[in-house]
Amino acid sequence: MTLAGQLHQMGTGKTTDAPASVHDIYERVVSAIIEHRLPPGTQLVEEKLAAVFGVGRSRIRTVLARLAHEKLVLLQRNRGAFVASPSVEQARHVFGARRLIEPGLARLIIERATQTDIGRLREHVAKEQAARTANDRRAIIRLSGEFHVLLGHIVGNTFVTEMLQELTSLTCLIIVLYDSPALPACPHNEHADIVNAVERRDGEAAARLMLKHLDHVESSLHLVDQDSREIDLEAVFNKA
Amino acid sequence: MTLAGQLHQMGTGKTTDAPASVHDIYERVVSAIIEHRLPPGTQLVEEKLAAVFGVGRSRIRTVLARLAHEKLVLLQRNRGAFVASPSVEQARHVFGARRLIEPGLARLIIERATQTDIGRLREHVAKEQAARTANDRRAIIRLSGEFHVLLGHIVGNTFVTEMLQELTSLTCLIIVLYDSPALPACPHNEHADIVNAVERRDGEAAARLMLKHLDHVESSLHLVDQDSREIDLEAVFNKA
DNA sequence: AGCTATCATATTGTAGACAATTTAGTCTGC
DNA sequence: GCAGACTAAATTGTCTACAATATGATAGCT
Repeated sequence: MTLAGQLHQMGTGKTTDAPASVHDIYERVVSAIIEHRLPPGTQLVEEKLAAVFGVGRSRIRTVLARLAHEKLVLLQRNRGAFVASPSVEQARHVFGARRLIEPGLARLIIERATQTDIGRLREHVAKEQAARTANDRRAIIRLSGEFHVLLGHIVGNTFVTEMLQELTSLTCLIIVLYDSPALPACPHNEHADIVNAVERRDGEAAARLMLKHLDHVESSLHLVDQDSREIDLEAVFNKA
Repeated sequence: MTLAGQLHQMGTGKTTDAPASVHDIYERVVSAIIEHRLPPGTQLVEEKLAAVFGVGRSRIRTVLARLAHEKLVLLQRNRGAFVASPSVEQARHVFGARRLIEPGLARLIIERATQTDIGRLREHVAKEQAARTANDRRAIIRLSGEFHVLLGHIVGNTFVTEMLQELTSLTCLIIVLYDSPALPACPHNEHADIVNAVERRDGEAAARLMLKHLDHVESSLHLVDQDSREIDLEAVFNKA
């Protein structure tokens, strides 16, 4: 498939010929990566992207730099930009970081969540359920991540929310790379359980359920070095 | 003082006329901000920085973009880059995020820290003590931050370490902005207490001490809207 | 064949030129 | 004196051309 095809979003049929803004380009590349229309490892050549979006290389460059800082792309000096392909180690680090943050977040949320917030959470969980019955794998993965970001929003801490944004995006990549083909990402709706605990204002339960949820997602993955990018050639061929 | 003066680092008397690399420029600007030779709110004009470092604007641009992503500088579209001047709200968010991460980190570290690691921690604490007796305020603030980053390194999780890097850098700015002039940042050596708990392999104590430490630092600040950048004019003059 | 050196190609890194934008200052008419 | 429009200066946003670099191909030598 062409790069243009991979990046094309339905419904954005802009008829104006104003060049795409940095923000738009960023959004479109991100969703292409998250929904893995651009699979891990894909090289993103600046000039080609520039042609696709009808802009110069400089705009593409700022987008790629930003993506690199969020670890969604890997920038190799003088070599180019590649869609990130998290190693097993990185994957474990992502879950490690999430375990550090999210149970505490769930505990915090009990104090902050208004009834409106809880309504929004329920709404989101319903969307997830719909995607699950429709068996729309892409939507399931995306919505699963967004649930956690939504929790961040409710707590209202910018930094935490941005960290979660980053960590959940990477989790999407990780799931794509390491999911054991058997079962989909979040088999039962553990998110609903968490929302229930929040509504009961049971902070400890929410934290516990969150931790269980993260452990569950991680353990449902097949986290062994296989086709992961950056195979450690040393380890493979050195007897030492 | 001139911009060149603010950015000049003693001891880096490079005699080669090779232009500064992006990395070097980044490092030098960061330390200038952290040690507040570039105080919060300072505008960083691309062309002037380019002249100081003897490079074109593009390199400066990538550095500024990176700093903006780490929230050490604020990038205002079509207006320019300014050294970050965290609002009270942002300051509270920083501490909120740290409270979420670091107690858990302290608990984790009990499992990972080797005797070598603990030695390194002690060494660091000693440096802090030295800076404190020498009354070297800049060094105290910098080393205080580095202690927490060091904990991240020991746990060995890249993401967590980078988050801490970002959060502690911002904390340096916050301390500069909001420190009540009375007492220095970390009055007693709470870091040493934490190291002791780690050595005793008492995870709960380490976590508890870390939380106490963070609360202590935050409460020693004078976190009320005063001269914080971005004064909310609406709130000031609108009766509503 | 196998190895090395050289060259060709593709791609990024950087600088500089120009356009777009913001800001502040100035002028004019009232 | 003051509101508004216009102008001028400073600064960023973007594009494009060129240099530097990495990678793969080719040719020649042993």
